[in-house]
Parts: sequence; structure tokens; C-alpha cells
Amino acid sequence: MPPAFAIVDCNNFYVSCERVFNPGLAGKPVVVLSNNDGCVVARSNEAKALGIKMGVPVFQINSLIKTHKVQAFSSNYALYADMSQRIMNTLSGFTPDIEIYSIDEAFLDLSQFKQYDLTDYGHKIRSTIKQWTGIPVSIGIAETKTLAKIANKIAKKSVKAEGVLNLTASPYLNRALEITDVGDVWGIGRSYSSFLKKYGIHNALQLRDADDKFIKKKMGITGIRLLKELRGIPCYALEQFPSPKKGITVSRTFKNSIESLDDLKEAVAAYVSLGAEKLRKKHSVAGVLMVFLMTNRFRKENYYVNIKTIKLSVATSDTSELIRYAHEGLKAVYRKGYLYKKAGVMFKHLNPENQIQANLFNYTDFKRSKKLMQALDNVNKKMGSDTLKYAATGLTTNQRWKTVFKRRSPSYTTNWDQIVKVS
DNA sequence: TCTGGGGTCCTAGGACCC
DNA sequence: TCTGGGGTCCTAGGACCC
Repeated sequence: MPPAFAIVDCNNFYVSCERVFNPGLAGKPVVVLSNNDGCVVARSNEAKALGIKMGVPVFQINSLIKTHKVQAFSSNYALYADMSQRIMNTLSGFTPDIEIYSIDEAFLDLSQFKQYDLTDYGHKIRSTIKQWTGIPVSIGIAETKTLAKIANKIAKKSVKAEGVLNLTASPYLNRALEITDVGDVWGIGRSYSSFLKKYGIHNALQLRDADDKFIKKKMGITGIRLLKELRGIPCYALEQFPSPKKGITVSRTFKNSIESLDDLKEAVAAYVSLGAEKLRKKHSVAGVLMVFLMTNRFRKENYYVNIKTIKLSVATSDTSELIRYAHEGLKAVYRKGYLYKKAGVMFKHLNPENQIQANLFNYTDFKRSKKLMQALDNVNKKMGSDTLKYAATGLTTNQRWKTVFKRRSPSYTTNWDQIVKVS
């Protein structure tokens, strides 16, 4: 018997989160902005209807925002992460076979429920999530992940589907593929989309029935997998236990360009602190550290990126040690006179911390560092994430590198001071 | 001038995802 | 003037080895 995958996708997730705590936003055009309030990263249906595209810079739609009274919010990741966790917990109550695919999406394996009506089951999941978390979701069900994604997209738009479309053993399958633009297929981006259309492949049905050799030649092994998935042969399994990450990156764009090395040193120290904390949360250490600087990528004439890779003699997750290395790297990439727009650090060659090859010289240091880092993490966990920090990240209030969030909504679920008061 | 065959490992770049 | 952040996989090509 063929399997049944479901993809549960939150509608306009960040916007929906804002609406849960501010019901007055219902029915109005709402957008959520990226860091520094730079771009649009989430849109309500009303905002989409106004023609506001995903990823547009805010300065290009300022007049639109004004005339249509579009509500614009800075992103509030703590809120969205918290809401995401509630949704995933709710989903876990429906099946243990769940893959958390992103902050607002999860795949479920519903094969064991095939004796029931999967469409009904989908509706039950959908209404429960709405009731328990306030977030509207769409659900697509099919025999492969790729087909489930297609079902989901249609479920989101179709009034008749009411948020759930089941394409398993469905007479509607071919029609569903036919009305799906090839560029909307999971795994087909901008470049493949325009290429395929040039060869007369405009929709998912045409792609499914395309010539294997042609697709293999042009798209490699991933193309063949895609064809199989469209034909109902699963190539992608449910990944309940994600494999460990290969790297951790922390980078930020500056609101205004930065020239001074001292400012960049503060920024880089702050990014290392964040990254090292993530590292320790996973009980990992990094063997390679990379530091990079870049100028404004929209000024093509002067755009340049500089990256320095540093191999650590002993892998570590110690913040102060990593800051030292990162500052070393920063000096190597820094050139006076450039206007920097973005900086970042990357940790690579991650390994479990218990696999550090501790030699006699560093063993006591290692134990001391571990204790110190545990103390640091504990304080920040209890008292708020920025309670204890390294002086290298800057103590002044005038931090030119700091990300700006001017339109942030209150932290409803994560900060006691800002919790909703009922009076 | 003629000049093998195969393997591994690493990296950079391209394509994609959210 | 103002333009986000963090990932994955695949492939081709170079370095190196026997």
C-alpha cells in the first residue's frame, strides 16, 4: 500500500502570529519586516492582494503602505519560535511520525491512518490547531512529499477545499498537476523554471511526463528524484531525527555602513557569542572558524566580500577563545577605507564535545572553560539572554552595528513585563 | 613527439529550500 | 538614501596518490 504524507503549512505565519495577539489586525493588510525593517518577509492575504511581493524593500512600497494603511511590524522571532513550538506540540498529538521541516511547516506520515478518511483527519488537525493556537494552517496530503506540497498549495487557495486537500487515490490528481505552474513545484526555482518553460514544460503535469534522459542531463540526479516523486514514487522519506548540522552561521546587515575596525570588532564578538551559545546548546565544538566582511551588495561597482578561514588547533565552544580567533580573522579581512554593510562568523567542522582530543596541556583549561561557559549559559537562561556578556561585544549605548527594530510588537509570550494585561 | 588508469579528498560555485 | 538570515545538496575540477 502506498504511503500517505501530509504537509501542514501555517498561513502567512509571522503575520498570523501578530494577529493572534492583536485581533484588531484581522481583515487588514499586514506585513512583517526583516531585520532593520528592511524587507517584507511575511504578508497577509490583503497585503498580497495589494501587490506587495515577498522580499521587496520597504522603501519601495512606502506610499502603498501609507495610502492603504498597511500595518507593518518588525519581526519578533522569539514570539514566532514560541508559537511554532506550540503548533508542533499540537501536531505531535495526532501522530508520532512528524518531521519539523521549518518554523512554520511539518511533514506527517499518515500511512497508519489510511483506514480512516484522511481528508476528515486533516480537517480535524486543522481545526484543533486553530482552536488551540489561533493559527490558521493548510494541509496537503498525497503519496509523496512533493505531491503533498502541490496539494497544500491548492488547499491554500481553493475556497472549496477549506484548507485541506487530499490527493491520495484522487481522480483530481492530474488536474491538480495541470493547474500547478512548474515554478511552484518543490525543487524548481527561478532558474530551472525559466529553463523548463523554454522547452515547453509549463506545468507540473508536463514535468511529470517529461523525458527522463533530458531531465537527468539538465538537472542531474535531483531532477530524476523530482520526476519520480511527481509519479508517486517516494524518494524523500520522513526525517524524524534530523542529522546534526554541518555549520552554524551568525551574520547581520548593518542599518548604516560601518568603516571602523573597533565597531566591527564589537559586532563580530557579539556574533561569536550568539554562535558559541548555539554550539554549546548542541553540546558541540567547532574545529573551523570563518569570519567575513562585505560591502553593499547592491552597489555592484564596489561590491566585495572577504573571507578568512581559521583552523583551530583544538576544537572549542569557548566564547572568549573564539572571540580571540575571530578578531584575528577580522584583522585579516579588514581593509581601511571600505564601507562595510555586513559581517558574520561561521563555525564549521562541528563535532560532539566529548570527542575533543584533550591532550595533557589543555585538559585543565578545558575543564575550567567548560565550567565558566555553563555558568554563563545558566545565568542568561534564567535572567534573560543578554544579562551576562563579554565586554568585547561593546558596553556603549551607541552601537552602530546593532540591528534596528522600530516597529516591534510586544513580546507577548516570552517576556513577563510585556504580557497581555486583562483589566 | 610519443605520454595510463584509477581512485580519494577537498573546494568553489550553483541551485534550491524556508 | 533606504535592500534579511540561515541552511542543504550536487557537481565539476584540481590536487594528490598509487
